[in-house]
Amino acid sequence: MRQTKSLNKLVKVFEETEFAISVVSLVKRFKSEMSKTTVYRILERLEKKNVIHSFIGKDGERWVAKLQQAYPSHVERHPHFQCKTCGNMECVPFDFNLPTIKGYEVEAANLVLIGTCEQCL
Amino acid sequence: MRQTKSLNKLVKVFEETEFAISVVSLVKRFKSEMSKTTVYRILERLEKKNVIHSFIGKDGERWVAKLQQAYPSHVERHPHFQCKTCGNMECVPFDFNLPTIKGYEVEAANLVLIGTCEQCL
DNA sequence: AAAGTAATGCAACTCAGGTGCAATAGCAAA
DNA sequence: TTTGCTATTGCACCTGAGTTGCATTACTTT
Repeated sequence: MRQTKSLNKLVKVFEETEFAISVVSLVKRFKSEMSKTTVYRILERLEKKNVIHSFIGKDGERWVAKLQQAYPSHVERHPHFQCKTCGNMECVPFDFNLPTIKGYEVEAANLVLIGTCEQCL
Repeated sequence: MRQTKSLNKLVKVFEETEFAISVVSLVKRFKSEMSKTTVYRILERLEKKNVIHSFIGKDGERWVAKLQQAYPSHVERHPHFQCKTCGNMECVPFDFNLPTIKGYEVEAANLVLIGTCEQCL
């Protein structure tokens, strides 16, 4: 993966926050610095390299966030929590207590919780 | 809510299956019988009247399924399970074991599990 | 410094979903 | 049954996220 200016700008964003970020907001934020095509393609590369992971919000919007190796199950099935008040989307650093369904095999998950966060309560 | 032919056709679909159905597939299925605008608007009405509920799949697509009063928590936060092999999307009739996060208040959820179902294993 | 090729920008496209408006058809009252 | 009200529909058009092809640019390696 080549070390381009656009790549570094995006990587820096993920280094500076624990929150997930909506892809649309990234495109807007860097509108004057790179094309939306570039944003989408860089995110694709970063996800393939396991630098970030992505998931779908409650209205079908895509979100991205850095991968935190601290949590072993971070890759495939940890939930995300979005606060209705402040809009922040957090990775929930808990292993998910999936009801094991007899005979079913769960491989991945897209789990979004909506509510009010600690700060906003 | 007026008893129109289009409405009855869609209601019948939900009466005849326990599975969730993607909105796109409904639009395709009734292409020759009603306009997509009508499909979207009827689904909107049915959801408002609590005849069906909707949620977002792993790729951001909208799905709809009938509400089953049998399960008390059916409305807001039961999970859905999509089989990678047959493509069927099922409502998981279990109460969800959400990790209660101290200080956080969960109001709703969009929970999609992906894997292999009983039939396809 | 040169060359190979990964990455970018741009324009054009796809596809889900929504909107405004005129035409149609349930439904209720007469 | 007929009339009138208005909910519902169809159509054309729009919006916005995401993708693609291709020519150009700029990393990286030798």
